[in-house]
Amino acid sequence: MKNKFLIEMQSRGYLSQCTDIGKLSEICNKKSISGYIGFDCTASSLHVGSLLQIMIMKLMQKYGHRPIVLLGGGTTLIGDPSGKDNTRKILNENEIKKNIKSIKNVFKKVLDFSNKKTKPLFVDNAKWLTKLNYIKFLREIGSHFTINKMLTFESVKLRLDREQSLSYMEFNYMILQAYDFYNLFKKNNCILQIGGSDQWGNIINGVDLIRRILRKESFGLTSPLITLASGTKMGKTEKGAIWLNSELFSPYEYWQFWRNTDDRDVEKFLNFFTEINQEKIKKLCNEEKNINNLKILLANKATKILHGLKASQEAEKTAKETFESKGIGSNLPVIEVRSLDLKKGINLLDFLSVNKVVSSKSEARRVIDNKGMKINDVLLNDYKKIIKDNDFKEKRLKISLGKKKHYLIKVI
RNA sequence: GGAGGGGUACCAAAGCGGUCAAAUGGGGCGGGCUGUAAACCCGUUGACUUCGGUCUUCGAAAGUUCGAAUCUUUCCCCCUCCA
Repeated sequence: MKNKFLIEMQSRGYLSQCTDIGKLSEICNKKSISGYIGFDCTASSLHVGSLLQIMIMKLMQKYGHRPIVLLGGGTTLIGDPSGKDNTRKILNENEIKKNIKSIKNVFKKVLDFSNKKTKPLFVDNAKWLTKLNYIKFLREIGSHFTINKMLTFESVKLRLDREQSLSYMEFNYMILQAYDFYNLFKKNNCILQIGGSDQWGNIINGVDLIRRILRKESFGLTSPLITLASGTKMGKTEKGAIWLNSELFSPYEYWQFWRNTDDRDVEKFLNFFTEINQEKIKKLCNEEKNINNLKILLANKATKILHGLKASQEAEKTAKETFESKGIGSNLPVIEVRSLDLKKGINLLDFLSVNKVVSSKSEARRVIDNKGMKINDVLLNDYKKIIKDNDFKEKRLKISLGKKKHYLIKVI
């Protein structure tokens, strides 16, 4: 393997499996290629779990290749059974369309659109999948798949072994994904599909299909499943996913997410989620005595990639103000109150639940009982607290929930 | 189509007439320790509350009972074995 792109893929840890790395390397050396990654559109935003794939696209661009972003408007109608215990909720077309629109924003921010040659191409597989004719499809595509083989795929086996049902609809997912690849190969000269390691089976199907029908070679490549030091899946805390869209997860929260990385994951993440030169990463990790500085670096760089330099700097500044000097960070989430309401006095519990700081008043009471609520850094004991004018300092009031969540209340 | 097993809170899983807002574990949240880390320890984990209680929740509906997650009936869903 001599191709620079693939070498960096490997050394950054993006590479898990490839159908034929030698040959792919040869081709990449000779010319610029197009490769696609498919994204699921079940939510209005992707979360950090998909970030690695996006970083791979950036890397493709760096080496002059063109990424194709496939937003699975069609396949999301079916639902990928890979890695899922249960059939997921089926969305309707309108929801999916909205999701696609919203998800696109992330790519627009992260990827480079200035270079014509590597400018990403957006495609939505609903465009071709929804138009398929069933009988024709079965004859042309379905005939190339055997049930015998399909049953051996991990995603299917897993479901069956665990005695969980797998609907016929979901069972077809892999064929549709294979068809996507075939379609992109034919129409866009896309010779590579990249995905997470759970996509290996689906990707192989596409490669096989292209070989069978067109007698041409295509390539599949997977990235490893990111495992955290704690053993949990990345970005999948049950309660709060780490969303990439800023409406769902603010730049400051995003920065905090990286700042709170487990010590043991820092070096890995620097390689995965920043574009810092690898030699430099190694050097930094060896030389830096205070790992917290590396976490800050990680947070800065990762936030910059997604939200831009300015947002990243603001987040860092706010973090400094809030954590280091215990002041009031200017970039904290702001909740506004009307001075008229303030004169009457605002019931804190109502205020907290109305503004979604907590999910219910009971929860707010609980947090206060557990000594988790502070107003301007003063521990609050009384949950019957009424907020009044004199709680404010210079028209501002900081409410802290636990050590890490802070809100700024402003009078308007 | 036949026989059997099952659906309990965010998840897993106990409970099988009152003492059940429901054991236990995981997860979440808060506190302690610390470095905004990990590990560990403690607390907490349906909603509302004038902190006395009140209201809703054990697949759905109806019923038996003073009283049901627990018993009965019907319905829905899932699984296993046989055909």
